[in-house]
Amino acid sequence: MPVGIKDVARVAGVSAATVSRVLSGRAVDAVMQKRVLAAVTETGYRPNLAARRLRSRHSNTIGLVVADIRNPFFTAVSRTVEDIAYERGLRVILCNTDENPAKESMYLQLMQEERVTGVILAPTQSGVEQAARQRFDFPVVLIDRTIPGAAQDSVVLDNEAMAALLVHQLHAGGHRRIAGFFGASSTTGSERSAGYTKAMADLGLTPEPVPVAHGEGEAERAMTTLMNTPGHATALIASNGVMLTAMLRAIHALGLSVPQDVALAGFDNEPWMDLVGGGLTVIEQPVEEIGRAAMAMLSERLDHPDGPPRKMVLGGRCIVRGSTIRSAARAVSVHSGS
Amino acid sequence: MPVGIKDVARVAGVSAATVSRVLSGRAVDAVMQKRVLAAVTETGYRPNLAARRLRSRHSNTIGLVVADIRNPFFTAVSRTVEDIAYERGLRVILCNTDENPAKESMYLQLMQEERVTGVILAPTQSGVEQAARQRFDFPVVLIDRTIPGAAQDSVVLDNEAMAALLVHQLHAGGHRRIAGFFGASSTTGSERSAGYTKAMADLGLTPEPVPVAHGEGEAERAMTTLMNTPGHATALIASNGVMLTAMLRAIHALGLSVPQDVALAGFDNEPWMDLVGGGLTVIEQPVEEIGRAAMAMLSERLDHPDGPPRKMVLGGRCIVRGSTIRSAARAVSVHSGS
DNA sequence: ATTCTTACAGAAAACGTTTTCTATGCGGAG
DNA sequence: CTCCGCATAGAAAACGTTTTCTGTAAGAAT
Repeated sequence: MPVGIKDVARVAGVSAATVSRVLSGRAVDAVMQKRVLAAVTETGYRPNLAARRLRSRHSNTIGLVVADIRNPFFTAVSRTVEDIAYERGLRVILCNTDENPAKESMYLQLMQEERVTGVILAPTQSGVEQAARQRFDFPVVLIDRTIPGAAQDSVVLDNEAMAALLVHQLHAGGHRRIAGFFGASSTTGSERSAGYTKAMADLGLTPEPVPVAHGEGEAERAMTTLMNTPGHATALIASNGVMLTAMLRAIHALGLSVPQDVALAGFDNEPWMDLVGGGLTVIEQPVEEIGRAAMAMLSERLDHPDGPPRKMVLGGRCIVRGSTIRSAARAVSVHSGS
Repeated sequence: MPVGIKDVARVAGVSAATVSRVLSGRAVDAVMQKRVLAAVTETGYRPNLAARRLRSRHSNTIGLVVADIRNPFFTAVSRTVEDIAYERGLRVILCNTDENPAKESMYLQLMQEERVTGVILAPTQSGVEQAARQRFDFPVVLIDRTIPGAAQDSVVLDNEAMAALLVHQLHAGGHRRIAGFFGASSTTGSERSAGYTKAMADLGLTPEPVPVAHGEGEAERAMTTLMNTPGHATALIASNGVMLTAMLRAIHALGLSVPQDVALAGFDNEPWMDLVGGGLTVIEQPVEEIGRAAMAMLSERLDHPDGPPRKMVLGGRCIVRGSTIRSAARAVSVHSGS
């Protein structure tokens, strides 16, 4: 015995339209409002959102499509997005693409079917080309990844600059052979790789970029290969937090340690990263700010659908810790310091 | 110019009903099916899910209500649930309660309005009483937390036994003064506390349970208080992964280290936990299995709404690492040092 | 005082599907 | 050969809201 708006109307002695008006907070006579509200609590009425969406033609739902919610960067951004969304009475549909373009386009079709209000999307490497040119029925804000000339709004990190910062940090720590591991399945990886390469060149050093495919164990494999090469790099840069963790694990698995045997730095900060290897030097992304900005851009785009696409580039914070200090210096400081 | 089922019907030269039948895979003449499918691709038709849900009276949507998606345990379970759900053509609505009963009941009302197919819920301490007795319009499966005699299905860890395992592990490592930090806002915390207390008593030791409120910095605060108490415990147990991380951070902040100054063990395994403090001894929860079981129970409950509530208790894996080993030599050196 | 405007409530249409109902044609049984 | 049943497709109803349309009453302006 589901209770509908007509039941409420009957109990309150008004028309269904009036109940609807009260519930959506439009101007209604005060005494009727009282009666309707009373009838709502009396009947325990809960609106049927499917019906509401069908008739009103807006879903009050946004889509959030990311590579993998288990990546702490996406976890954090998602949480911020969800908080803001629910505050505004919006539902969130979360989807994981696993860097799979087929999944990505499937989910974007789903968004279409849900008639979502808007979508926040972290596109895959191959999906971004398509997405950036495509005209969707809903506004799309790209996060973390975009390409120049994209038709969509975007909010991204200043990847080149941040990668360069890490290079300079390692250089200041006394390192000259610095290898960089970069994800091959996102524009973010490419951009960070480019920033790294340029910074190395500027310092007169030889870049050693290593592209790493997405997938379990890929980073470990690449690491092991590199460390087994005689005369390998003395310092490493990781393209993101997941890769950084994987690389650190590989280093330990090889019986080596940071920073004594090899220096290590990367992107994304996590709560444990100051507890290991003398503390990992990382670029901390403004995750909350990214989520907030994405939601803000989505709102603005809903208000002004026809403005030119906007790109917001945010800076990160470089947290310098012990993992980038050259082993010799580090060993001395340990002996004398603590 | 939105294209509806009627447009498809017109293009295909059939009725809307026939299009609907083709799309839902019911028996239709082969030639008509061809024509409809062609018309669908030609028009680029995408069904309107709101309309479909309204008429068909099922939403193909499940709710997933957890404390905080940033807790890696919930992250992992969520991911599994979402994968299975999307495989079955179900949408997932994710909600974070922050251990706040008000938020929890608000979200459960939302589920009602969405007319969800079912809900997977990790209830708060105060919410579980209400939830366990309440009769929802949809099946509910409790995960991670429940109470005896709950009216809902549930899948939980064998918390008492696992907590006892940690106690025995520390005892075997030579520890006699073992304190336990347990979350005060979930039944899981209470159960693990109970298991800890019983195991301690069985060993003839004095339990020192410390209840910790949910919230930023609570665990650190409790840790600092404890470690500043003269003659404090030599070993610590953490109620969950988030707390374990926080406690480890507090230990480092105090300039102490694991296991030299204090032993540490806890619940939930994370990829970095073998890299710090000689490796943290933890109970690894079968996160994937939990998600899978929750979805399975939900399905079964949909098929048999009136069976008695079922409780599935899963075991965890105790991963013994260096953090629980007592080192007499180090203990002495610490004693003299501080 | 009469008409025009405004404000607000109820009636009815509309949203885009699925489902029920009705009709038609065909095959098999009597 | 006729009738009954069955399968299948179209017509129409239904899902539960919001929105548009219509009517009425009260206040303002002439």
